[in-house]
Amino acid sequence: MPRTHEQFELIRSERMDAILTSAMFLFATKGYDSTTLDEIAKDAGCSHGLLYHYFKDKYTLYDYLVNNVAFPMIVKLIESVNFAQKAKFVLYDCLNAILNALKSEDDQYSWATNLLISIDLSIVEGTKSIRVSKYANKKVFSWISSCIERGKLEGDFSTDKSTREVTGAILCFIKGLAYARVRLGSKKFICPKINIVMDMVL
Amino acid sequence: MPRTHEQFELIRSERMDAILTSAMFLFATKGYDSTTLDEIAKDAGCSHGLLYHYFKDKYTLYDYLVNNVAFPMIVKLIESVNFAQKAKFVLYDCLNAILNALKSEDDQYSWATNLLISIDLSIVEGTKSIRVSKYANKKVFSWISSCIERGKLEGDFSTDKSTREVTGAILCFIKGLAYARVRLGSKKFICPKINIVMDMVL
Amino acid sequence: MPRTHEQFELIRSERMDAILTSAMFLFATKGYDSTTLDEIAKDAGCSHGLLYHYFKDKYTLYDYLVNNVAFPMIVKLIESVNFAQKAKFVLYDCLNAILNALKSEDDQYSWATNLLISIDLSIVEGTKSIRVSKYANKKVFSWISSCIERGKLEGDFSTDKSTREVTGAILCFIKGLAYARVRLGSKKFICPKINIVMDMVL
Amino acid sequence: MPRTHEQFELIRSERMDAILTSAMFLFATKGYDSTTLDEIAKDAGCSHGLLYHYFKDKYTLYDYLVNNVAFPMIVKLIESVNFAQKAKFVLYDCLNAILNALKSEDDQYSWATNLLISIDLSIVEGTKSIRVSKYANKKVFSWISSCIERGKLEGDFSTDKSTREVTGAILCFIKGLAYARVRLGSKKFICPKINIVMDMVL
DNA sequence: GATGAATGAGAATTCATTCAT
DNA sequence: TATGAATGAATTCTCATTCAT
Repeated sequence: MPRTHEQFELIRSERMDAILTSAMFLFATKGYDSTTLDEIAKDAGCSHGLLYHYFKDKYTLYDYLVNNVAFPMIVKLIESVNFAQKAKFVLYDCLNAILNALKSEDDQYSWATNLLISIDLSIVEGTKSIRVSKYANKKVFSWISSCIERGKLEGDFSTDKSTREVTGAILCFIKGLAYARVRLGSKKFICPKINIVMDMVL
Repeated sequence: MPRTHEQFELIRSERMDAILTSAMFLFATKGYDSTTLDEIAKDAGCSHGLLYHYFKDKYTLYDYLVNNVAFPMIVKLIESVNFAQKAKFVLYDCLNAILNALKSEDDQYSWATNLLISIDLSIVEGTKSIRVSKYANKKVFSWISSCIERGKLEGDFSTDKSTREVTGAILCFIKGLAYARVRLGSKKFICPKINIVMDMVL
Repeated sequence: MPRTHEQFELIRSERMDAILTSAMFLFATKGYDSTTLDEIAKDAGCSHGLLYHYFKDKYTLYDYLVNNVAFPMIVKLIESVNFAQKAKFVLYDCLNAILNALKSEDDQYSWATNLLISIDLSIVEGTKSIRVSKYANKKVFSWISSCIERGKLEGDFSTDKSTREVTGAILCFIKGLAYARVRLGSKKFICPKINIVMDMVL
Repeated sequence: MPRTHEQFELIRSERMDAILTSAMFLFATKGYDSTTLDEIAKDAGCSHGLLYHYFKDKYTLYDYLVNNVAFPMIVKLIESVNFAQKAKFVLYDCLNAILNALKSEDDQYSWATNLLISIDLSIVEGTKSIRVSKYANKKVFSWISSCIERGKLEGDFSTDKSTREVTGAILCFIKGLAYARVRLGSKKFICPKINIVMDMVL
């Protein structure tokens, strides 16, 4: 399993690793409110008390996962793409990286994608739950929009459709995929070929 | 003298409507666990006690929404489509109906779509939450798959891509859209043109 | 069924009769706290709202049953006994009346006995429930003690055992019987012969 | 460093004891429905939250009391009796053990007896409350019947009265006694001499 | 008289969090 | 670091009671 060990620079022990893995899985699968610390602790094989040694509270654990695990993990996926090439290749490479990550046996990528997407979606300010605004700058997918725009200028992408529209469509598509991957697991999940997405823009 | 049967019916149906509307909005927006009955009651303008007058418990209310509101609402959308015509027209009409519903100012369609999709996705067997299996037969979107298959035979759809793959892609797309619509509201939501989806298959 | 219609002098309608019958059965069988007004209403075939036409509140209904139904019913049982005869005959006749009432098909006697006994037993002053002290003077069985005392003087009852002891024993016996009768119903209930009790004192 | 296993065990058993003692007293005195968990917690000197640390819910606590405290306690009382001797001595010894337990200053025996009897009597299938059937096999007092039967064969017990009748009478007697003991407390309770009961059968 | 919609106080239950060891 | 006992605020749920018709 190609874990991005570098992201876990702050991990102090295997216990911490286990906690983060369990927490990310559960938060991504069930959502914040539906996940209890006891569940995480049980899944991680430790007592719930220990969670409080590593993290101030439930929310801090969640926050840590978003900022220090999920976000870097997705950023890293795209990092290696050569953004200097033509937009259509950038888009292709980025999507390819994401689809490959979702296709891989390592569930972590789908959890991470899902976690970041949940932030966008799950929450209206309310009694329970988390304020989204905090994560407004965690736009993992902000490159899509600029990429589409450039692709049009370069004459590769259709100008029939507005940039916002196409960007939205691609995002929706990725969101849907990430959920399906989390829900179905790597075995049952059938990842669409990249040209299904590329066809939207070309 | 007690009210007449009709009077009671009227009161019941008005209250039920208010409760169901509030509940669907909140469940769709925040999820099952993150929505409290007090919130629903407050939003519906009644006491939490009244919720228990109409529904046995929180889950029964949720269940009722899924089976008697959301499911019929989506089914109704597609009902008017002429399924006798060629598959590509069926797909077009169905998608059109859904996209139009999401585009419309009436939030109910996005809530319903979202609620049905949530069942598929966000809820996993666990301590809290609801068992998904119960709703396995609520395949609102099962027509997609057969439609794709037929479209291929009719020579209108590309045979490059497997039916499952394309079906999955369309579903992911709709899922993503519904989430975006719920999250952004009718004003900010930009609905992609239908040919973005049709391009996937043609 | 030989109802003691005279006791129900205050009964204003068949509805009231039905309510009292249902309430007495349920209170006697399940106890005050475990019986809900909805249960009583359902059993009596009316709405719970109607209960409030006849009685101020739950407790008032209970109180009415104790004072105006159960107590008179038991008193009436013993009323016909000739208290001028020798104590051993008084005791025999009284016990006989009670045992016969419990043996009869009419459940009302066992309910009444049970209700009165519950007052003695069920309650310690507390959050829920009723204060017993109120019913301290409802000593349906106070004749037992004086009867025993007299029987000793008349030379018919054994003086080996203290009056209090024997009285207590008989009371315990009746209590146990009433519970058994309520629990088992008239079909399964086997009522001990009266001489089993008489043997205690002779 | 966490406490040792033994330390935890000690804490657990002390707390459990306190909770069980309070719960048995309250359940036996006031009944299941009339006893609140806050009362039990307060009486046991802990928070209601702790009750849920030790027991899944209110009913589980009740169930534990019946099966693991009350039942063994009464069984133990009779255990030491020599069942090889003649039936009349067995009956005498058993009744003696029970009466002595009820007479003793230790309230626990009366609570236990009362709790077991409550199961037989006060609780009927219904909306609230507990199903009795579950405890049908907890026949603490089943020895009585066989003992009577044998006593008749041995020529010590009167054959005038049917076994079922006598058994029922003794049971009723014990039931009544247990209630009286719980209600009156050890100071006011006057326990009848054993020969009052023995006279029933000899 | 009669109904059942509606309320809210109170009881049951969950779970994040603290803390002694 | 590690455990699990302990707490109490927040939530779900129950049910006596009120009230318009």
